[in-house]
Amino acid sequence: MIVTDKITDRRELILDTALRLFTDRGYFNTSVRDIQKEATVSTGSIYHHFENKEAIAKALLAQIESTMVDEIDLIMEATPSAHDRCKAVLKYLFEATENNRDAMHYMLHAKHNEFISNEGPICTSRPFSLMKTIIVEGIRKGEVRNLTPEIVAVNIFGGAIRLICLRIDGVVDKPLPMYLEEFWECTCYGITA
Amino acid sequence: MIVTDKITDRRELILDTALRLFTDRGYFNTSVRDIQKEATVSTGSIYHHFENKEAIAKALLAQIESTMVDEIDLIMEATPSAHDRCKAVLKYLFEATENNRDAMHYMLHAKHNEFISNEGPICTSRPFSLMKTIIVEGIRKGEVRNLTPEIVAVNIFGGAIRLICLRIDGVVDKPLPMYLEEFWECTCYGITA
DNA sequence: GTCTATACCTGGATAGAC
DNA sequence: GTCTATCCAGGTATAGAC
Repeated sequence: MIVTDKITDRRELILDTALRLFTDRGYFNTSVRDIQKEATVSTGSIYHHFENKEAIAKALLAQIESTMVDEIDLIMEATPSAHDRCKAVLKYLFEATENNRDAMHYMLHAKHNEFISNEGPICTSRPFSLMKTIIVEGIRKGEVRNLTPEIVAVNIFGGAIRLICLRIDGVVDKPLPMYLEEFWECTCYGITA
Repeated sequence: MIVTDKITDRRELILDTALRLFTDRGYFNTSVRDIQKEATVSTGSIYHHFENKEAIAKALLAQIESTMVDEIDLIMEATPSAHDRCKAVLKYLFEATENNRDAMHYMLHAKHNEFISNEGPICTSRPFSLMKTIIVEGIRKGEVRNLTPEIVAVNIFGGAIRLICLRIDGVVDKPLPMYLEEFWECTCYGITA
């Protein structure tokens, strides 16, 4: 997501620095001037490419959300069983946390509706509805226990998202993929000894 | 928390309205003027009771954190087994979400370190370390599976916190205590059919 | 302790040259 | 498309009367 091996145009550069600053200090603690200085671009240039500050935030969200959806779609095509799908999604999320920390931070650990108007909470976004779909199908096919899908989903992915947030906040110090097996074991078979 | 059957003094009134506005619109979308108008107090009065806007946020956090710690302490005194303790804590959290939604919102669903300086992420706060303690003791006594405590904790409480956030965001429409049994079942014995 | 008035500054956004 | 200079609103915070 936001591949920046070589920043081609100004637009990319602006998005890239904005993402860095938004995740680092938060949206409201980042002024347009900050972005301007950090990216060594002019104010005019920023406002040429984006209508306003909020539009930058919106563009970032759309970009990241889209790559997440693509990734999960790939997993769903390649994998039929609900269990394998869930585990593969977790694997992807954990790896992305290490490889694209800022993007994951922005996607999972920011309150977009506080700065993007008409934006619902993340859980209503497309990647999340895909995750719920996996669960619903899993229950229908008898692979997953027949409980309220939302509860099951929150048990699997909610816990994972919290773990990702802990990692982003620097509370967990080992790379998340190292915990994948253990986490998955715990989710599938519970915590009871 | 923040018992406001009858608002005695101005200080309480300010805190109470600030909490409402902070959770409703977010800290940065709430100006001191907003608090002043909404509480029908004067700016001078606010700055008499609090050093600055941040101090209001700090006071709120301390107050809510303190009542949560008291509540969990009570549970730990009354309940010996790790399982019962966890379930009781979940019950408390779910009920508090319904009865003190704003307080829970502020505690669990806000990024304090973006507006309170020198404040770590919530997970480093006292209520959360108590939760981890419950798990660690449970593992030691053989009641909980012998896995990394953080992973187990995030599986139980992380999922619960996400569920609380979903409820706060209006995505879950039934009161959380209704899901307690199901959630707990799912956590203890896993999601595998 | 509470009020009103106001100072001061930073933030978002625009204008217009190049 | 990019720059510099600038405008203006709204934010936090203070001063000083009552």
